[in-house]
Amino acid sequence: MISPTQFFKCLSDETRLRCVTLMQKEGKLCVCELTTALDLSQPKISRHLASLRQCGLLQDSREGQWVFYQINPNMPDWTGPLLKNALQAVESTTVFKEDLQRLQKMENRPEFVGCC
Amino acid sequence: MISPTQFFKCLSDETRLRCVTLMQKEGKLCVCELTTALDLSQPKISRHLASLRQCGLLQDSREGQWVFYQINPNMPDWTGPLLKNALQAVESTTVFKEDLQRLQKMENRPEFVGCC
DNA sequence: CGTTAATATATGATTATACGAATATTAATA
DNA sequence: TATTAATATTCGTATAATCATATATTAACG
Repeated sequence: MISPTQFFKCLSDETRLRCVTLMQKEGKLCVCELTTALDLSQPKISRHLASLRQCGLLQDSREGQWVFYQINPNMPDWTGPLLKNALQAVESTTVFKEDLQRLQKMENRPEFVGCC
Repeated sequence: MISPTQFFKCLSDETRLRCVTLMQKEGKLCVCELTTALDLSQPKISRHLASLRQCGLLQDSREGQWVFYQINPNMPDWTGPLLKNALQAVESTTVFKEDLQRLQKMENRPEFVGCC
């Protein structure tokens, strides 16, 4: 189970915080969406997502060629309010607004269709 | 002004998180109280307090031979809920309960008397 | 003054993080 | 099967964080 210290370490890197915040707001996102939204290299995004998954903060689910990430719904209770407040703290920043814009402008976004 | 990333970095180290949580709960504390409560070396505590002060998270006030630290009351609004939730997340842990016990058992605790 | 208690800082070693670049893996599709 | 798109990982390196130890500073007090 993730510790408070470890939880804050997850959010202490700008790339990771932007990814988590985007997923908090938008739900499931795949690596290429995050790469586009944050305008960063694919290996960089992928490495941070892997570390967040190892901490248990994220879940991944492969959907054909895409791998979707989302906030792990089975996190301990105390993380819920913290994530909500983190989102509120971040979403008003310029950087995050730009992330969101790039994501919304992105063409050919893969859709998560689940098991149908 | 402190950024969300920087704020989380402050809380991402166990020593710092324990200090901040104790001050959140107990108000002003001096270095020797924190050293006793956390059972760690004085230079280690002092260095972490200095870094928290540099980030703006803490304020210090010298009172004779003692230096008291407290959560900076002039932090940006978005930090309030996060600090409150952090406290709630930490105070149930074994480590923090022990910190609190050592603090309460401490003899000859200096009292902050302010300007009188 | 000289001493002592409280706190801060410097130093050097160690460890951890983050990165770009290159490469590997996986799955879809021609 | 060959190729391509999406994602993951490895490697070497650079930077930052943390630590223990030693020492400096500051204030109180005899």
